[in-house]
Amino acid sequence: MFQKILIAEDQITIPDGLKKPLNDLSIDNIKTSQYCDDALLKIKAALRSRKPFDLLITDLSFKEDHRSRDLTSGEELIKAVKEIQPDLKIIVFSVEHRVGKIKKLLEAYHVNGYVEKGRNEYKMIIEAIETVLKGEIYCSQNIKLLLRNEEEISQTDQYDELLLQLLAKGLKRDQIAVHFKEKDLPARSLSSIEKRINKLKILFDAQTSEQLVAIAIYRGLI
Amino acid sequence: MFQKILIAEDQITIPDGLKKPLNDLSIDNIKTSQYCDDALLKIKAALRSRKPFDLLITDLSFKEDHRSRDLTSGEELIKAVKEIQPDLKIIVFSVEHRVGKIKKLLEAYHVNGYVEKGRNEYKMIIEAIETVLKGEIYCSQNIKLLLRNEEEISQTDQYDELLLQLLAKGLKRDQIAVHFKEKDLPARSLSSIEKRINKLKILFDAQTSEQLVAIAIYRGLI
DNA sequence: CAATACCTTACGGAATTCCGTAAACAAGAA
DNA sequence: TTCTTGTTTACGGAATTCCGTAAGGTATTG
Repeated sequence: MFQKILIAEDQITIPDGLKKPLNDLSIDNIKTSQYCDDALLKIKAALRSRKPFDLLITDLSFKEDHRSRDLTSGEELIKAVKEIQPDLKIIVFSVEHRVGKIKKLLEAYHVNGYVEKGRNEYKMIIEAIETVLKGEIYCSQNIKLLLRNEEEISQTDQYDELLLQLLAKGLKRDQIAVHFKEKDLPARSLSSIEKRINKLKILFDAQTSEQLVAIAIYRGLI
Repeated sequence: MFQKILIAEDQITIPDGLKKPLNDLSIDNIKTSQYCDDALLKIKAALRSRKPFDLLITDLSFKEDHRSRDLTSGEELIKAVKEIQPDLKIIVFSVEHRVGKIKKLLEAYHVNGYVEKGRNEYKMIIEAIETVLKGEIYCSQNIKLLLRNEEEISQTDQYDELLLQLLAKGLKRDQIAVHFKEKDLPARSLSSIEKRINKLKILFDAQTSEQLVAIAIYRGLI
């Protein structure tokens, strides 16, 4: 079983409620942190003193504060952690349900588990810990389903993502073309930009470009 | 002090963590519910048996489930509760930070307090309960600030909201005009619709209608 | 009643977006 | 090389959006 775990979570009720079920798994060395920066510091310190954490459970969103921070989200924390301790197992525990975001966590950051906050969170956290312990990836059933559905649709690459972001930022088609030229990206002509937007509209079944942007936001693509 | 309170919250860790501070306020009769429907039933039952709740603490978002439900969100729960027991004090406890949504809760549904989940949630819940007990409205400091900033901008009425919703749903300008005609709403001509959209773009400093929709979503207006 | 202000609508031209077609180009296969 | 295949770009006309101006309507005020 995991020996030393860190819970990064700004909602104080969460680690409070989590302690009992974790103790039941005979995990006793539980540290908590309400700030991303602080969590990273604790991980660094543990590493230096040769008593590293072997599991990190982290939320994604942390409320802002008077304190100045370097890291502002769980995503940044995960990225930073992977750089200093790549073998640390990470389970994300969040209300995030937008498939695009979760997909990114699993594929780009290689987190070991994703548990959605809600009804069965105790049970799912336990399952997740046991699964990750076996070296497997944990993902709650409904997320798995969503991810499978997403597969078909989401061939949207990083260029499409950028395009959608620029649309949402208020750039006109020709301005997007200029932007693509400046960044030396492929398919940079006005005509190609138009075609791409059109393809995305078909892909996401959007009638107008306004709806396309709305869908992209709701799906967590941008 | 409040005698009998109900916590509606699908994250099981929350009421677990909340019980201790509530007991410190000598609130002992605490019921919990993981479903909106169930919460409403409990409130109805308590009312019938002449032992009504005098405080409801509720989240806004509830995860979906296999169970079929009538009520699916805290907002609907609040609306339903206000109909059967208008004097029940309500404190909303949520991660929602989009001012538009919070504004609506306070102004349209007259909830008695809003506490944002996060760092100081224990303290803020306590403060909220004490404030509401005095018959006042509680709202955390940062939300108050946000609301004040919002005041200047948000003269957007329900028609503007509908218009933005229709834009996000993929209707073209002339289709929106038709829709407004069908619903017998004022300023229903294509020209008026265009003018309204233009005014909204100026109001929200959007360069394109795509950006306008994005801003509306991010602000929680739609 | 007239005068004014305000809201709504109509209209028209410019700008932009939409959408199909075709040319130009690049990469791989025969 | 030549042929195919697929991608990128150019182009042009239709549709839509954008934006200013003016006309019509309604309510308010003096």
